[in-house]
Amino acid sequence: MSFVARTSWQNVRDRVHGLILDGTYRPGDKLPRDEDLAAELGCARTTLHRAMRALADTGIIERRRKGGTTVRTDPVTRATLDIPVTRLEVEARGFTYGYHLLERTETVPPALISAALKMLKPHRMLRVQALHLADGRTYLLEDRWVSLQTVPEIAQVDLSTQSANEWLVRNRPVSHYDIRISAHSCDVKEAQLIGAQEGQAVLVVERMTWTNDAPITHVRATNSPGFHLMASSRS
Amino acid sequence: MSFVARTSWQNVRDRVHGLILDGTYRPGDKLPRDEDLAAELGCARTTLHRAMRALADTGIIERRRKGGTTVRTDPVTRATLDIPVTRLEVEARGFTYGYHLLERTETVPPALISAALKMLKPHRMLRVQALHLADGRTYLLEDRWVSLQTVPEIAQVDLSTQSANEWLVRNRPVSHYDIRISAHSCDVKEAQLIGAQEGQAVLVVERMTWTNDAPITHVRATNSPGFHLMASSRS
DNA sequence: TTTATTAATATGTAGCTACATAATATTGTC
DNA sequence: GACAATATTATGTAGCTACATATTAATAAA
Repeated sequence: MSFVARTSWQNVRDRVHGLILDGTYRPGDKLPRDEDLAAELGCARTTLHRAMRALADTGIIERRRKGGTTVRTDPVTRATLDIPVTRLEVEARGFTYGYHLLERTETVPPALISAALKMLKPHRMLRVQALHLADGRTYLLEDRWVSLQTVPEIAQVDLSTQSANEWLVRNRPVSHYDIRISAHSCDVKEAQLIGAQEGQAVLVVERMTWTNDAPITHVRATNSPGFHLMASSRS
Repeated sequence: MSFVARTSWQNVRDRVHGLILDGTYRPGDKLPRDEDLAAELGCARTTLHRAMRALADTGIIERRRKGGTTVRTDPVTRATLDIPVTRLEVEARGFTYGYHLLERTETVPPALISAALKMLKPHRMLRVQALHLADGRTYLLEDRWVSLQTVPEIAQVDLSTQSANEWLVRNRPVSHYDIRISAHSCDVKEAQLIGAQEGQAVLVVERMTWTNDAPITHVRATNSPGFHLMASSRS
């Protein structure tokens, strides 16, 4: 914003953003058409287009063919959330990563799981419950369901030493996913596992992944108390 | 992914993504250089570049000048989180929106707030505590601090009928922001305000906004029980 | 006045050339 | 062999032309 970007299109983007920030163009206002604005700012329409698309992506402006470009009146706070692989996250914080398998079963999942994965008809899945450790202390409790129909090979994988996620990311790349973030009061068992008090609030992150509409996995990650997620505006 | 995109660059993006999904290129593998891959897929380098940049943005591949393009081995789950203005969110769910001011004071904020806003030296701020209602029932408890140095005019605004956010979005566009998501066990007072049991887990979303490094506001939104955030992979 | 058709227009995309930039490879020197 | 200088190379950007597409605006038909 205040600094001068190296490349031209970023420079143009910041200048247009600046015109919005300083009130030259206010929420609801219409911006000049690309060709005119480009001439005004001394760049090609291509370059301005690149800049405008970036601003549209971050939710600052809205562009419509023929309708032109307007400053959004309902600026959604569009943040980018990066959820890394747990092992890397733990190691990045300078801890030694550990993994401990709690239970492994094969059964038909409850309706809540099959519905979340948009499964047409429920089928047998592999359920894996495990702990992720940081310097020996519980970092995260994982409750995972893996589709034995989409990923039959997982049944033969040894999950006592490595997380199912580690195997999945290199063998079943996902095409798309959903994430659900909620708060949860942990019960006696969970409290004991993640080192919390009974009833203490913890952040729960659920993730559903698919490969071409075929369900891969549903993971429910119960974080230890005090854990929080950070997100920020895209540059 | 499985569907055919209308535009060429989206089509190319999906085809390259497909080569990763079907295992032609696996995590850690190097993709052909743009020129060759473009020739192989029958498009211009410009078009392939557009497609590759999209894949790089979503965290699927990694591109480095001279170094080439590689499939990421540590695929971060990069999700887009849209946090709308509360009033619009409530109305979108078909409820009647209501707003109720609880308290309004002017004071120097605690260190936690000024630190979160990266304030060099603490200065007086306007504190506003208010309730957002959906069909008369509490939807969200807001605890906001607004910088009287960056936004002195806010002192004259009537905040008994409209949310401070409504005024801010049209008068002080933000240049960047941070978001913090955590779980919280609500105390007696909070429980009573948002209609929860004491100690019940609720999702807390904190947001810090700036305009050119000058702090605008710090909001702590305590959601009612059961509230959750949804995010998903970028198309 | 209403409705269907047609024209006008702003943004979106495809491909081109040319050059910039950041890394990596190579070469030369000590 | 170690290190600095130089060449090479893959991606990144700027600008161009031409055309596509979605919508609005204008016009004609009912």
